[in-house]
Amino acid sequence: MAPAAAATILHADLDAFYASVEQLLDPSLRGIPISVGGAVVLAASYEAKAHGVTAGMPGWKARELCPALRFVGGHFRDYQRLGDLVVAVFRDFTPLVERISIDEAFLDVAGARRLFGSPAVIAETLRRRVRSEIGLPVSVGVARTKHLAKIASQVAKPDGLVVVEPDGEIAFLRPLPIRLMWGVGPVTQARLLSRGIRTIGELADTRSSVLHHLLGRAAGTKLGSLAANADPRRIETSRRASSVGAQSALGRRPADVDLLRASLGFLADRVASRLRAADRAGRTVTVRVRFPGLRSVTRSVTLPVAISATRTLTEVALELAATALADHPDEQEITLLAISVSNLVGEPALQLELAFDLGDDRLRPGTTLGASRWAVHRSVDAVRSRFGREAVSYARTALDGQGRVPDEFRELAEHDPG
DNA sequence: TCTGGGGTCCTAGGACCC
DNA sequence: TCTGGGGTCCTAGGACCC
Repeated sequence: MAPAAAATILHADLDAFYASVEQLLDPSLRGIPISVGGAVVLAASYEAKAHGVTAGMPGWKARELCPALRFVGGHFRDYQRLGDLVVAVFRDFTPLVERISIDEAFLDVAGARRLFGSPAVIAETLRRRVRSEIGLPVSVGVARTKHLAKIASQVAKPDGLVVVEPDGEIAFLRPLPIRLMWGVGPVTQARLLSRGIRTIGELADTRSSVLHHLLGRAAGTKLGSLAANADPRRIETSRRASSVGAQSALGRRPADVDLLRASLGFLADRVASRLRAADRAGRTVTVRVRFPGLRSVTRSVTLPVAISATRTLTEVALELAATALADHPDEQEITLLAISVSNLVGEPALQLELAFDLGDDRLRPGTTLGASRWAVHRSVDAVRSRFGREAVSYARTALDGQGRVPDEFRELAEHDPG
């Protein structure tokens, strides 16, 4: 049934990216187990992975598994710089590059074959160039669809190339563990395992009614069709974010007003300035509060108009956080605060926000306080872009001993590939 | 001694409209 | 005059991705 298309989609994935960069920058780190990040492992070198250390693991657990583990500080600006250099190499082969994170991209090289050779040849050339010109190992999967290419690059790791020809797809997929599929995380994996489903082949053989019952309608349908090897997604060279957010882990702190004001002010400032920089604004504000034990709750509100002003966002966020805390009177401490703005509109209709203000606890149209606020924020943004973020800081947002995470890391995580 | 910061998508129930 | 179906939006929570 599937149209006889050629395998022209590449998925390129830099191996243990942050750790590889550290080993590139400091030769004394090569060949030894290292972790980037201390409290949480952001990336582990392959020498560390051999001991079972994985990204996302708490630092103390990683040390337990690998006592010789070296913890190294992150050179976040270098990650961004080198990641950009790698993508520039990709663009030498085709403009059809979809960057999905700092260290990962899809390419469609269908139109590049006459110039550069078969997709397999292109993949080898690309790997060689990234290695020789930048110094980093990259694994590549080549296949007819994005899903297959992504799985192929996982199989290729570390530092390898796997090509899946169209007539070999089923044989390639069937024996692989379900965990390699896009969308199968720990929970889904456990649910499927409980039914004895271990491989993609076994998943493909499972009746769709069983999958719906096990995973819900959409997830069941999606996984079923992926396992059956149907994936219509195309390369998207640009995509606009549909939400903008920021969060801060706090350790265990009493949930008092000062902490809320300082933290939410800081977060609202980050979110709102990013919105304004992108000429966007959003109607829905969501606040997440996390309590000890990783229990978290969210409260959200959809406003009649889209906002992008720091003060307005701060006040809405404070209201929402207060609601969340009021609903959980037994919780004395919080461990994280987050703000997210969604329901975004492009070119924000500024006049609307100008005619809009937050009263004591109720939204009320009719005042123009927003106008001066907006003007203030605009000039603050301008000063910062010229002199750097530290040049101006909102009185309320000067955090005491907080904001542990460097701004460079936050910016890296935004992964806005221009 | 339960961990970072940035996202996407889905579900389920309820409100509301036609 | 308590009965139908469909659609959209909103809210809270959860799984998953890098």
